Amino acid sequence: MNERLAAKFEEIGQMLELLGANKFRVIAHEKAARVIRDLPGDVGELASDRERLLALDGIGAKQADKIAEFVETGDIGEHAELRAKVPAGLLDVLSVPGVGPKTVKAMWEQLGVTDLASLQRALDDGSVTQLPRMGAKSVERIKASLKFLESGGSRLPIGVAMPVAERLVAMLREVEGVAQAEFAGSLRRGVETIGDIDILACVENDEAAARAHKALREGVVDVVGSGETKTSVRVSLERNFGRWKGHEEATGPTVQVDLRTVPGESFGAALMYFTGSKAHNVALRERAQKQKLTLNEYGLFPDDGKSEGSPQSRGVKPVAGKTEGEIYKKLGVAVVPPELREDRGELDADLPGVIELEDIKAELHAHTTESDGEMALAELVRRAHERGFHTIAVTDHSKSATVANGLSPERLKKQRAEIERLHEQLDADGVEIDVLCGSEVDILADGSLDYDDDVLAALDFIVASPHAALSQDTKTATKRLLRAIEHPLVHVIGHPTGRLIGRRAGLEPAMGELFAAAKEHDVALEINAHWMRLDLRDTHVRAAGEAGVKIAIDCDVHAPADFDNLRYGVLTARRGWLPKDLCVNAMTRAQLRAWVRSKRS
DNA sequence: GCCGTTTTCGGCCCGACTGTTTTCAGTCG
Repeated sequence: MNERLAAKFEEIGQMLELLGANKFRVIAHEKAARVIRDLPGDVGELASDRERLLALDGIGAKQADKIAEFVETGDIGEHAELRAKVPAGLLDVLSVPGVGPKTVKAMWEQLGVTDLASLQRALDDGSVTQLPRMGAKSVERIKASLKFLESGGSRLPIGVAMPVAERLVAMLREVEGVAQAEFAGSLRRGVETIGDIDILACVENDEAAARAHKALREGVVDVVGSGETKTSVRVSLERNFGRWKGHEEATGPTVQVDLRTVPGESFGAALMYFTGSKAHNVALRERAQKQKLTLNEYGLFPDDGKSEGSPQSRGVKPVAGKTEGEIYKKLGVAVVPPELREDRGELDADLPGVIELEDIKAELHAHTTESDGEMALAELVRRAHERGFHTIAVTDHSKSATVANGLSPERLKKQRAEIERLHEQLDADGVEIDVLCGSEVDILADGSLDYDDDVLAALDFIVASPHAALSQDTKTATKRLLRAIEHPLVHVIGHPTGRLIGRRAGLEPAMGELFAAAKEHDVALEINAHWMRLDLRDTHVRAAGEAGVKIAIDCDVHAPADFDNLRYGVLTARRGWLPKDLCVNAMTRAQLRAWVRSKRS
């Protein structure tokens, strides 16, 4: 519901813009869309309470009316009225990179462009050049953008982009005269998908900058543009895990990488600026303004009473800029970790100490060769121990998961015996790790579990997950998951919605009801750390945390490298403001044992 | 259309780049 309503608001804003409405009215709708999209719970649960709607930053009387109207009727009258005036395909045209509202409006009014197809025709027959300021280069740029969109110019999962960025950052740090290099943008904020990779390098002088830009240009698929302070290239994703060298033609998917070089005195300001989010930056700048300061990507500047050009061009000395920390400090707010910079109240909140990667001491969702994992039991346990974990839960699939070689109750018994033998061996070797004999039990379509209670009761640990029937309606899905949460033997609900990022929406249960039930029954909800899942998502985690629900961050380990996905789970947890004390994987061994056994008394 | 440590009216972040201009509009982040 949140997503659908947010899209409505976004479209209202875009249509208003194409009709030439006041730009601040447009911005107000964009902001409302973002606020609704970021809403922790379902907007439907909120809509009846007008006071709470109005309390949201950016929602006034008119927007509150529209929200209530949408929740009640499933549509917004204003949206329908605008839709009658603005062709639907124009919004697709607006999404073409490099084509903004002014251009779309002119194309529509003067050339009759109403969708991508008619845009393509206007480009091909040259009629677009009739428009003012539309020359040959602009036409080529738009054509290239259209091609990019056709080739699936969609956002990359964070797990695909991150290794590329880290490889390039490491390479840049080796360049002589480069004091620091960091990736910024949505990647640094830990967003689940990213559009391009922004890298910032702090250089000692112009020569060092030139070396850095040259280093990035060498051995990449395509150089989009290169100047003294900015270079844009496209990097092949397929050589992602191989050697970073060579000029051979790559035909596969690529990602755009932008490198900017900045001097040390403004590195912090630039890093902050390029990390965003844009909304966070705007909020910070408004705050600076109230304190008679100007914040830009060069630093934080005092007001000198002039307004000609930028402060740095007037020779004004910045009061901060070298580091992000000193800028936040001068503005009188707590240093905000990158993952929280979304203008979701982080500047006014008493920020909690959010969880960190090092806090995780247990993996509670792992598969072996008994079902669909790649590692035998002993190897799984050894690798968990090498990671410094005090506990590993062995949770192979249950019997209905036939494609994943789910275990029958008989095989489960055998596995239990094997784990007991392993425990004896570990004791003898002096290896301290708790190996929990568990299962990832299917939550069947009606909410019942895939093993009988006597089978479940014989296990130490139960992760219950939905795997099939992932298109159920909200009511059915809510009932299904509530039934699993209420089951007295269940510890964790694994990947609660079953979504796959960019591929499958998954279930859309009433999250507020799930959180209340999870809290009541002391069941943890999982953040599945695989970058294709990240389920729960960040906004869910925020609401769950506020409701006091326990959260598990699990890698759903199938292969050795899956342990490395933990970082994405932790990034998502941090985006959800998760404090360490709500995360079951961050418990001490004794705390975890106590919680695990509490379900078996 | 929203909002208030000057304000219930009059503001609403800041700068760079690009291509097209002959001083700047449009787009982006």
